[in-house]
Amino acid sequence: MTDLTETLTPADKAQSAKARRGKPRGNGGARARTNLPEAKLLEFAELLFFAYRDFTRDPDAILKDLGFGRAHHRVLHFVNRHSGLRVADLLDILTITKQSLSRVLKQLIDKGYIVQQAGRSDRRERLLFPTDKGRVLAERLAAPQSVRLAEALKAAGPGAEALLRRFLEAMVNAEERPKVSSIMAASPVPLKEAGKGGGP
Amino acid sequence: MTDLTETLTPADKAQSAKARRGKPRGNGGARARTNLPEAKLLEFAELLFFAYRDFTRDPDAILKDLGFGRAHHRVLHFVNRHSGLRVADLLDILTITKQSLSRVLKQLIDKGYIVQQAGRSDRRERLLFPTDKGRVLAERLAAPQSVRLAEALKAAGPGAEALLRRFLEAMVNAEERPKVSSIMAASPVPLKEAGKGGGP
DNA sequence: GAAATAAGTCAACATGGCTGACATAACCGA
DNA sequence: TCGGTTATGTCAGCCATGTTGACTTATTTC
Repeated sequence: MTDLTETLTPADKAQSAKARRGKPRGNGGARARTNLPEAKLLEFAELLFFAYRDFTRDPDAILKDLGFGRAHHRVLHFVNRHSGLRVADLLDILTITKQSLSRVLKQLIDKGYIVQQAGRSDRRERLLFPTDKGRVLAERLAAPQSVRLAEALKAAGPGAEALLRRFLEAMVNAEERPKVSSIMAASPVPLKEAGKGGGP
Repeated sequence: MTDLTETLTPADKAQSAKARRGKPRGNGGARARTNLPEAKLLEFAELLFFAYRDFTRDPDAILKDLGFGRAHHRVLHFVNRHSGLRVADLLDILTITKQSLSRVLKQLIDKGYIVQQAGRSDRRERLLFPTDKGRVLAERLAAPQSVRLAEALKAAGPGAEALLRRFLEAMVNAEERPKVSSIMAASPVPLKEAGKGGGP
């Protein structure tokens, strides 16, 4: 290891040694007009990080054994839950490029987890459906997450469902909310109408 | 584009065309002993995905201009909020390898956002502190997330804070909870005692 | 029939994970 | 004091998954 003292200029040392105690340091004027102090909000940010970190752990472990990654999970999840959606819908949901999607989607198709079908009304569209094999995997990946969610909702106490739903919906970008609502509301049937008409 | 019909075997077609309607298809015995149906739990999983997707958007955009990524944000956030933590603490929090951390940490140090300091009691340790520049950036990245959280908590309604805290804490792996608690409880001072003594 | 749209593809590149092997400095117990 | 353990750093290479840009094909739409 290199001599540590060489990496620290006196100025740096002084800077880091001092000042890191006092200073409630204002929130840059960016705090919403609520009474929640910045520190408390940052705690929620941290908790959200930890929660999401562990939320993805169980499925990640399963996926690893199959040579898949989290990207495959996301695709398979949405195809399974909203079967018949179009490639464009998926791109919109995941907010990635089609080149990025195509890699994982192709693998899922090649290995028999997803099939495509030309749209009836518009035959340029490729509607995506899970195979039985795909459904089985999707459910296997979802199972530990469902358990975790169920237990956390229970731990949160009465009213957790409705409140959490409002919270999570409000966390989504305002412009995206109608889209998200229409996705979530969609029965397991092509999202086409919702996807096309739902936009601003 | 290749002829789509070639990619669909008759068996696949039949498989995907049928069966995707009925079948409430049991949850593989994995549902927790609650009354929440699987479908509702999966909606929360989706909402969590959308919420987290957008939660990271604003800082990601800022980071991009600086040539940094989300990994840098995570490191800077925890160093800023828990200044004086050790490299080992950071590895534990982020659940990544030290080789992976070292890349982003080195960049943050080189560009003057973070400084290191040898531990007083144990001089092998490298305690991490934000510089003033680092604090400024950390706050700039945190600001939009704080706004988002504050608004979402408000939208969730009364009692949101306590309930959400319980929910998020329960989402964390049980074995990790003491560690997370001690991290969150720690004042902006080395986590050493908490990190060492907090384990099982 | 021409333009627009949905999807796919090729190529190259960046980020941030990973493994394995090894080096250095400091601590600690016998 | 010496030898083992620990904390950190580093080299080298691999992999997953994101990006941009350019181009093709099939189909719809005007």
